[in-house]
Amino acid sequence: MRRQEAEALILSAAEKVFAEAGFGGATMQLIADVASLPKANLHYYFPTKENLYRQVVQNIFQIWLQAADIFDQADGPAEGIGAYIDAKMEISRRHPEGSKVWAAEVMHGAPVIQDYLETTLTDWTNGRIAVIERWIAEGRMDPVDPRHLLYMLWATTQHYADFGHQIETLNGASPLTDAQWDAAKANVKRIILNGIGANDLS
Amino acid sequence: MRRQEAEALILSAAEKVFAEAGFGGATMQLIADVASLPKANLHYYFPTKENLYRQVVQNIFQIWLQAADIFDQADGPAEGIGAYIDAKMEISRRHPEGSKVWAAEVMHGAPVIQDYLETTLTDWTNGRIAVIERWIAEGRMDPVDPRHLLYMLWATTQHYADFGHQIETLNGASPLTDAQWDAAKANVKRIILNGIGANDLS
DNA sequence: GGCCATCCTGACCGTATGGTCAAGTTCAGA
DNA sequence: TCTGAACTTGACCATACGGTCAGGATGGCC
Repeated sequence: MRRQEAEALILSAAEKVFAEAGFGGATMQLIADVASLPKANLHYYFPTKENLYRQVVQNIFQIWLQAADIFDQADGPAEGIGAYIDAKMEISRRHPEGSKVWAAEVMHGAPVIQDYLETTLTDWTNGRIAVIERWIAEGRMDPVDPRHLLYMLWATTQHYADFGHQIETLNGASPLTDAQWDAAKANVKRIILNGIGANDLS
Repeated sequence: MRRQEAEALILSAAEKVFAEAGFGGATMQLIADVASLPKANLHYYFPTKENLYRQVVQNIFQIWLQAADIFDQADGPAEGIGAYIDAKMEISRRHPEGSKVWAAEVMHGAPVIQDYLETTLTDWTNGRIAVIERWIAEGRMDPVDPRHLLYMLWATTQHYADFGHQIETLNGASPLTDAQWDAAKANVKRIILNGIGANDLS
């Protein structure tokens, strides 16, 4: 197997196991089983458990950041924030494991990616705040606190991944259907866009 | 030491350690150190680590449910949902560890409290949905999907506890001040209540 | 075929962890 | 003061875990 394939296979298995069991609860043996590889083989590609974990988290952060591009390409709050919500909801749907690993990492004080929070995430956040403040100054949305608006966007969209099990249970133990996902997206967009006075009409 | 005091002391230490390290990452030795008790003493009151964890999670669920009472005592959406947001934000502020333990438990598939999700939480949710549907029928708020509205309330309020570390980092590595907490509450209430057409005016 | 770098893996090791236990200590009540 | 139930704890044990390693397999290239 080529190095690239092997690493991708291991990273995928690791993401799943870390999401389900947490860093402490995950074992290299279990990750190896999920990847159908001997445990020693994992240590050939990733020297330590922590190193493997670090790469999983970094991969997630990249996906996370990509969704941000949409924000900038829009020329107004209804379009920009609406598209951002769509993108993040789609990530919650397609990469729930990654979202969970990220959530657990942050919940435990971000021991591994604290530097990302302080640099990349801080810069990204400040950039978006500037955009939102411009929209507010232009009278295209209500004067809400941009920072708390961003927190609300993150919280609401990631909730569908991080608390997916709870939502599924409350949905009669069935995963959300396509229609239900659409309804979720529509409701989130409707309430938030309406809540900040950024309807398509404005 | 009386049984009650000892158990409360251990539960408090356990909540802290489980929140910071997760179930797998927490060790009985560390919990014992935080509680300033010998490890063997923990096993006198709580036979196993899993048993101790279970009780921690159950305690959190109780606090969680208490905040729900406010919902019912209100006679309209602006008052009811507003008070519920206040109550849950206050819980995020006062019991962030508990919120984190709960989040981790659900994220990992609720291995310990699945039965609570299926019984108590399902009943509670259905009850609140009925209330919201009545408000909608009475024209006191927009016809949003009550289920997704509840998810949004949970997500937004609990985010301030679960992702408190991220928020603190983005706040210049400082905990939110009293004024900032008030601003957070006000923003959440404003956007959501406005978003569902439940202003005080209506 | 011969060579070499890369890849693979069963067997092994030191350590840390959850849990046990037997020998104490404390203290309320008779 | 005596008794016994509740509580405390240092020492100990079996297990499971992360990580190592030496020897072997593979495959591209001359």
